[in-house]
Amino acid sequence: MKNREVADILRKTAQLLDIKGDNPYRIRAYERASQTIESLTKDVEELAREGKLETIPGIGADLANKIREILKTGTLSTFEELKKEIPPVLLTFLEIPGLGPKKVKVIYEKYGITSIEDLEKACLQHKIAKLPGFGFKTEENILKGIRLFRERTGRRPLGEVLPLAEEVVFLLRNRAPVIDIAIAGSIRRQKETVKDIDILITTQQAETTMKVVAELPLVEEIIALGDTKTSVRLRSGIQMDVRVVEPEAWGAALAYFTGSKAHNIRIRELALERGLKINEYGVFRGEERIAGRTEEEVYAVLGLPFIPPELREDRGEIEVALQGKLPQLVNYEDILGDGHVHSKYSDGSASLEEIILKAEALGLSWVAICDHSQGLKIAGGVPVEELWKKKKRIEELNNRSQKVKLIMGAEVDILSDGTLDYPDEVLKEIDFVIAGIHTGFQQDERQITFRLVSALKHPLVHAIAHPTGRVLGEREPYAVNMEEVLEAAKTYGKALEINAYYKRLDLNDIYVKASVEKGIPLIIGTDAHHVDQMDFLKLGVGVARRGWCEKKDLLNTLSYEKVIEWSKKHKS
DNA sequence: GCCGTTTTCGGCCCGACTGTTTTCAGTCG
Repeated sequence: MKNREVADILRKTAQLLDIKGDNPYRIRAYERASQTIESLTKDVEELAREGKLETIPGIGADLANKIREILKTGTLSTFEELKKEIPPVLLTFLEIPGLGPKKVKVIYEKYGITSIEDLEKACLQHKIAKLPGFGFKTEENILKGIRLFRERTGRRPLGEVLPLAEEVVFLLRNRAPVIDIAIAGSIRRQKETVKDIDILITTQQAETTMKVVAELPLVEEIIALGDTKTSVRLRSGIQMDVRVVEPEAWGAALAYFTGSKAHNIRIRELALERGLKINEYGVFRGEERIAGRTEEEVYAVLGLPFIPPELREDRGEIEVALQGKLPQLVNYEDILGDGHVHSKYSDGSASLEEIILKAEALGLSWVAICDHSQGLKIAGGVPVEELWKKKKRIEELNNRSQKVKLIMGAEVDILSDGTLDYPDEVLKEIDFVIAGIHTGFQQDERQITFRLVSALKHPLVHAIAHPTGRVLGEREPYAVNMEEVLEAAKTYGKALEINAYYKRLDLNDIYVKASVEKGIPLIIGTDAHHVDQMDFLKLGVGVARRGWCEKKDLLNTLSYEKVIEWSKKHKS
């Protein structure tokens, strides 16, 4: 959790410098450092102890000192000084759509406004329109931005937005004269949460296409309407940007609009070093376009292999690609099983038969049925007698079913003292024991970590479910030292779950990457409580790919027989 | 503030759209 805190202070420092009007490149240095620290798979504190801070790209002597200061004192004197000059509440102004650092600065300096309420009042009194560079239109936009800011729920889970984006693509394919159309942006990168929907189109009739976009039934409001770019807000509140380019620029534009911004910046710097220029229309040597039709082409002229969208975060993928050592990411087609599904035996809605049918439809060959353990009454925890019935039923079905086998599993609660919710003689009879924390979220870091490590140490446990306990937009992760948890998983040869339920995605991409680096086995489980939720498997694969997972890193890519073999080996 | 098979100083990604402007700054992605 330390990395996040350091990154936070660096980011806020950058934003304050931005409002102050400092050197833009200095600001960028802070921003980049913040992003880099946030996506480190190692503890920044450990790197500091080892004296390796300066080896992190984008961190020189000065920033290394500042990071050491943050680690030592919990804050940064540069940051504290800035806060005296510029009230930190102005940082929230930056979150109002339409307001950037320059306008915020003017508003603060001319009127001393330091709260959203005062800003709203000033707009209503038409004081803002009088400021230089402002006007009535700006004033209206700020008021609208304040309304949006207030009702905004922040970033949304990918699993919520993806179906919307797919519907838009479907509608435009049918209603507009499009040649190519694709979802770009953070959705294409499979980021766990997204801020907006980016759609890229090639067409011979840009104007008509833009008109169709603006008139889609899902559209609530048109934010900007141009020849090649249209921004709208959908009824669900999310913003959607649609761009049109000519077919010759498809690859360049797709790369550009897929991002991430940090990845794009690095790619363009690389192009400059080679005397080339990249924009969304292609790769240029002088006036001549030398690539752009496909993404492969764009990367190739820079001497790079195709970099999968999920890796494009400037987390080392470019350096690795230059060395020709990109990971062979796991594909959805490699997935043979779902590691975590609930049935009617606990709080799931599906029978074992229905789960088999769904698995077959998904092309899976096994499913681990992991119902809650006895103590978790609220979630229909399975008492021991029921468990034996379930085991018998699974055996019967396995004898009958050829294509899909069920694995007798259980999601066993890790109790407050670190012991498990079934006795050992029961656990012995379960082929896949995935242990998880479902109560006592408020305990301190020492106790939560102790509980997880105890479970990993237990000889009858195979894996840890949703290891950090976070629920996107609802619940922060519990206080846990993940370094220790990862070390324990490695030591005892246990697996960690990538819980694919759309609001969990836990482990996240960064911890997945850390696990892969340590050689810890991972298992994707949808945590489905309804057969439809088994579709979330795709989201799990997205997280795995973002965490640099290869086929060998995931237990889901093993055949039923091999999983059972692994399970037996790890129960000793 | 970072960084260097052109550089230890002088560079640092690129363009669309809007609004307030008579030529461009600010915001956004």
